Amino acid sequence: MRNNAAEIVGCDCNVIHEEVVAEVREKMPDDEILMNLADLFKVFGDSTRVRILCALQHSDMCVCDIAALLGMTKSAISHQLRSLRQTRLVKYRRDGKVVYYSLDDEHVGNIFAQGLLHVCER
Amino acid sequence: MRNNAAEIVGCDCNVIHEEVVAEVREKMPDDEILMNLADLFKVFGDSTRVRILCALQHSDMCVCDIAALLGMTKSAISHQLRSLRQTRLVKYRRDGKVVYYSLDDEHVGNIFAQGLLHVCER
DNA sequence: CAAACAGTTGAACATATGTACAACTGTATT
DNA sequence: AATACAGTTGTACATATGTTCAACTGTTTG
Repeated sequence: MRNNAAEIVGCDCNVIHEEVVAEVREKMPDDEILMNLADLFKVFGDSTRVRILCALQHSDMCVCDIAALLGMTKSAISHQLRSLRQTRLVKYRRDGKVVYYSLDDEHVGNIFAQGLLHVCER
Repeated sequence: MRNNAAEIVGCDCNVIHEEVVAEVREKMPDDEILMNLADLFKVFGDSTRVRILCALQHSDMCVCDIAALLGMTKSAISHQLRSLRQTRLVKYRRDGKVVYYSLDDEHVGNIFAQGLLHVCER
């Protein structure tokens, strides 16, 4: 009765506090939501993308301008903008040859703000 | 005068809107801060760590319990807890053989909340 | 229409990252 | 002291990820 490790796939130990585990399991959001959440934060987890998002908070910019600002190639920036587009964090508008990018989410600033609270403490 | 690409290291294009770039450059936080910010979000950018943080929001838990909850080995969990410790997102307390982990940052919930607002829309 | 240029895309490459495995530490129990 | 078990850590390996390079699209301009 003590050893119920075998009942839990992939776990190599006994459950010490069965009630806690059961209780927390109930309260956990669906795995799909948590996956989406992780995927969102993954996009924020790269300094190039963070700098792009940060720049776009101050002004809409075209790819060349972002590349110049960050000292990187258009290609590298374009690849990263693709991630940001796919996560719906930025939107774009074409004007002749130039494509202007801008933020597409009012939460970006808030997510940054919360992160900064952690980073700038201590 | 038009082609100032050479002046900007690593950039393979002309700057189309010099004023915008200069203005945004002024407003950008230090690179070190943006690096730290990206490193913080990198920690949130993995579903295992997200699930651990989410679980700890509901209750302090020991390593075995977390492993059982997530259906993973103690080793895998321990490795991830190391990241969370290093980023000061969790703290731990030893009680005999058992090590209890808990959240070490009041912002974790807020960061999650902002992320969920984005994920759950649309 | 041809040249120029903003931007995108796919392939290749180097690096980063998550998990499994095995060996280990530390504490409690007998 | 020996055993048991919670937890940690280093290594190895497979996979994911970011940037470069080259080729491409689309639009403007001469």
